[in-house]
Amino acid sequence: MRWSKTLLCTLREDPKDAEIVSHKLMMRAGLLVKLEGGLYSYSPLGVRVLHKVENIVREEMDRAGASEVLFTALQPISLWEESGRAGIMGKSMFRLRDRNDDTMVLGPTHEEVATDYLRTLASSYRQLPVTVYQIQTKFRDEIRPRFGLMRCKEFVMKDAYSFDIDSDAADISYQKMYDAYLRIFRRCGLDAHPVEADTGAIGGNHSHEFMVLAPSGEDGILHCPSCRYAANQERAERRAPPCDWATPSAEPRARVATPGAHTVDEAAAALGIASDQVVKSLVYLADGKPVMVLLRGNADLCEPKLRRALGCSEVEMADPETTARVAGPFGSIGPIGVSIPVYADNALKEARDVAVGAGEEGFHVVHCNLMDDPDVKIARWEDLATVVAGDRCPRCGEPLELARGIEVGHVFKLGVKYTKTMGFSVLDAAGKSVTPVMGCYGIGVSRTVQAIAEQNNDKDGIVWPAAVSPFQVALLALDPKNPEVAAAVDALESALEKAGADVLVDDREERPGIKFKDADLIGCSVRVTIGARSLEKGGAEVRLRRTGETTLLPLDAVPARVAELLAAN
RNA sequence: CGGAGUGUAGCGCAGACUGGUAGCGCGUUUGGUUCGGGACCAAAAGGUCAAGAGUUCAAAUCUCUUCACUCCGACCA
Repeated sequence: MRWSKTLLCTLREDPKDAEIVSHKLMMRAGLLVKLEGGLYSYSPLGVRVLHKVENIVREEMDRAGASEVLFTALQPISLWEESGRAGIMGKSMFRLRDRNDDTMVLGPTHEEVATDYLRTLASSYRQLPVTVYQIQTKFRDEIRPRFGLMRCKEFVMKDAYSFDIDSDAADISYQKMYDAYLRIFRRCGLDAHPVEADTGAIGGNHSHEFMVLAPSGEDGILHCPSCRYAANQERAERRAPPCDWATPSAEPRARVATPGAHTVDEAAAALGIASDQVVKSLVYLADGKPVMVLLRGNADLCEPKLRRALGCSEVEMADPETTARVAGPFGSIGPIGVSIPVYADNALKEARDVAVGAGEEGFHVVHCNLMDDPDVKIARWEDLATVVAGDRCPRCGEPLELARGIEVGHVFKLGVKYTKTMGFSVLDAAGKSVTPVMGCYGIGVSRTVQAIAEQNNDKDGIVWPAAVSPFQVALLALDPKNPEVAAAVDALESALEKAGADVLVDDREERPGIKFKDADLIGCSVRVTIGARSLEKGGAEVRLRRTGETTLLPLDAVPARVAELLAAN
C-alpha cells in the first residue's frame, strides 16, 4: 500500500481524551478515529491489526476443532426472557423495536442464540461434542466506556460455545479452549496469564480469565510467587490471618463511650486497641433486602464474594436511612441484637475478644465474644474479605502479590444453566433424554489489539509484534522524486511482497525526519529505508523497530534479511 | 447513578478572576529556500467561544439550565 494513496493521519501531540499509553499511541498513530465515547472507527491501518488478530484467533479455534459460524447481532428479546437473563443483563443491553413493535436487542453476548442454534440442529449424542465460534460485533451499553478500545459500547469479540454429553466430556472441551487461548495470546506477542475468576452475569461454576499484566489494567490479580496460584481479586481466597485475641477476655462485655469515633481507626484509637480488633460492621442490600456483614477492622468487603455467598444478583451498600433503621447510625453499627441476617468473614472465626459498634451513636461494645455471644446471631460464616498484597496464599501459605491486569479472554464452564432452562436435550446411547453440558469462551478481539499496544511500546511509539503489525514492513522512500530511488523502491516493494511480506510504502513528499518519526510511531516491525544516500552506499537500510538494530544491505539481499527478522520477532 | 474535572480553529492550549470587536503553537493552502530523525522565510484560509435562557449599552468572560467528553466507584471481552 502506498501512503500517498490512503488517508493516514498521525498526530504530533497526545489527544486530550486519552489517558493510557496504548490509547494515546493508537490515536497518534492514526489507527483509530473517535466518533463518540465508546465508539471508534478503525483506519485502514487499524483495521489491518484487527484482522490479523482475528485471523490468529480463527486459526487456533479451527486447530482446536471448533467450527466458525456467524450468528445475528440482532436478537429477539424472547430468547432472553426464556433464559431468564432479560432482567440480569437488562441495563447493559441495547433494546429497540421493529416495525411490528416487537422488542429486539443488539446482542451483548450469544449464549442464548448458540443454545437455540444447537437445539434446532442437534438431537443425538452422536452429534456431540461440538464447539462453534464466531467473530462478531457485540453491543453493550457500558456504564462507563473508557480507555479507547478497552471498554467500548461496540466491540469485536470472538465467542465460542461448547456442548458435551456430560460433565467429564465438557471438561475436555474446556481444556482445549484453555490451551488454544494460551497459543492465541502467545502468537499475538502478549504475555497473558490465566487466573481464577468470578463468573458474573454469564453464570456457571468455574472460570478462568486471561490477563495481560499492565499497570493500567482494570482488574486486580493476586498471584503467588511460590506455587503459581493466581486469581482475580474479585474471587481470590486467602488463609485467615493469625488472630491475637482468640481467648475470651476475663472482663465482661461492656458498653464504652467513644464520642465522635465513626471509623474503625477512630474507634480503635478511642478504645486504645488495635484497629484489627475492632469488627467492621456493614449493612448491605442484597437484591433489596438488608443484611449485615462483619469483617476484621482492617479488611474490606469483596462485594462479588458476598453476591456469590448469598446467591443474589445484586448487592449494594445500604443507604443511611435503612442502615439506621436496622442497625443503628453509621459509624456505630454493630451486630448485637439486630434482626437482619448477619454474615461474618471466616477471618473472624477465632475472634473471642473484639470490639463492635453498639448500634447507638457514640458507643462501642468491648470484650465481645462473637462465637459465643447469645446476642450475636451469625447466620453464616463465609469468605468475604478482599484479599490484598501480603495476605497468605490459600494453597501454600506464602505471601501473595498484587498486580493489575487487562482481561483479554475468559473461559467458563457453564454446566446446564442454559441448556436446561432453554430445553435443549439429546438422546444418549441408551435412548434416554439428557441435557448437554455447555461451556463458553470469549476473547475481546478489539481489546486484545489495544492490550498488545499497551504491552509493546517505547518512547517513540508502538512496537508491533510481527504477527500483528499493520504492515510487516515500512518501506521509506526518502526522495520519491529521484528516479533511481523510485525505481529501487518499486522493485523492492514487489520483491518483498513476492516473499510474502506486506509493505507500506511511505512515498509522501515529506522530509526524512517526518518519515522516520511516523514510522516509529506506527511501529511496523521492520523498516527499510531507501534514499539517494543509501543507494550511493550500496543499497537499502534495514532496521528492526524493536531493537533499532540497523544494517545496510544490497537491494537483492533485503527480502531474505527481512524474512529472517520477521520470523524472529 | 454518586464524586471530581474539562468544553475556545482540524489537533494541543491561552484569554475568564477585573465584561469592551478572537489569540498562540502545531497542522492546512500558496510562493521561495531547504532535504537522512518532527526545517526556515513570506503570505493566506480556517471559530454561531458546547447549547439554551438571563443580567448588561456591551458576554468567550457574570448568573441559571441543559448537553457532551475525561477521570475515580458499581458492570464486563
